[in-house]
Amino acid sequence: MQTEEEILKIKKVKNTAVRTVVLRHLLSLEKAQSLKDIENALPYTDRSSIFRTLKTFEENKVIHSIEDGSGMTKYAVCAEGCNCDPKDLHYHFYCTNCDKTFCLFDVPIPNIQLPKNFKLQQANMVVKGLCDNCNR
Amino acid sequence: MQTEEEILKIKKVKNTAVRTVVLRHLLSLEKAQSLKDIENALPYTDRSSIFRTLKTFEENKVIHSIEDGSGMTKYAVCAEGCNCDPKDLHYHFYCTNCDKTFCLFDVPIPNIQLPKNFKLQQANMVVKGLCDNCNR
DNA sequence: GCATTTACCGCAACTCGATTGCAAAGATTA
DNA sequence: TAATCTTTGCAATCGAGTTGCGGTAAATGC
Repeated sequence: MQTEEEILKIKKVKNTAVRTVVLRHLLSLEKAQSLKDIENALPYTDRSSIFRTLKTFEENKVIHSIEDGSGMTKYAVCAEGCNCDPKDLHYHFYCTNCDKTFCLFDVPIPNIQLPKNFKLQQANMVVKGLCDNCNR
Repeated sequence: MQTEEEILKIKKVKNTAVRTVVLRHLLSLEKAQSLKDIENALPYTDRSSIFRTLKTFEENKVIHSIEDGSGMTKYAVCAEGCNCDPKDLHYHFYCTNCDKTFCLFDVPIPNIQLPKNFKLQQANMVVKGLCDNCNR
C-alpha cells in the first residue's frame, strides 16, 4: 500500500495540506465517496477546496470518478499502476439500499464490439442492486 | 413500428396531448434525449409537464433513463417487448464530442459474476468515446 | 345530463450538487 | 527580498431536477 506522499509524488501532484488529508481519507475507505461525503468527514476543510482537489486528482489520475446514478459523482483512488485507460476499466456496484458504491476490481470487463467506426475512450459501468450487507 | 397510441395503450398509460407529443418526439429520434433537449424541441410545452410525463413513462416502462455522465439524465423509448429487467439491459454509447447518446441494442451484455451475496437489480452501462460521425 | 371526483397541465418557486470569482495566504522563483 | 504563481476559504452563482398550487379537462357516479 502506497502512502499519500508516494502517490502524489508518482503522479506529479504537489503535496499540500488539503490534498494530503483528502487523499488519506479516500485511501482509508474501501468505498467511493461523494464530495458531500468527504466534506462531512473533513469539517474543517472548505468544500470548494475539496472540489478543486478532486478535480486536480482526477486530471492527474490519482482518482477516478464514477457516475453511479445516485445524483452525486463519487470518487475512488485509482489502483496502483492504473492509467485510467479503457484497459483499466472495472465495474462499479451501487447498492440501492444503503447508497454505497463499490469498485469491483475482480470482475473482468469483456471486450465490447462497438459499431463500425466508433472509438472507445472510456466507460462507466454501474451495476445496481443490493450489497451483501443489505441483501438479507 | 408501433404508433404512440399503440404504445400507450399497451403500457396502460392514458393518452393526453403532452404525452402524445413527447412520445412522438422520442420515437422520431434514434438518440436518447435529455429533458432540456425535449424542452427545446417542444417550445410550447411546459418543462414540468414534460418532466412529469417522462416520470410517468418511466414508471410504466414506456421509456428508460440513462445516466451517461453528461450531467443530464437522458431518455429513450424502450424496445418492443422490453420490461426493463436486467435481461433487457443494453450498453449505451456516449459521444464525448457531440454529446449524443446511442442505445447499443446489438451489443450483448455478458453475465456479470457479482461478489457473494450481491444481488443484481439494474445496471447502467455507458461506453464513452467518439461516434462514427465524430471519429474522422 | 349534471354534479362530483380525479387526473393533468402550466406557472413560478425552490432544492441541491456543482462550479466560479475574488481576495488573502502560502509557496516558488528570480 | 521582491515578484510571481499556486492554493485556499468564502460567498455567490449556475443549472438540472423537483414540487406546490390553482386552473382546466377528463372520468365517474347519480
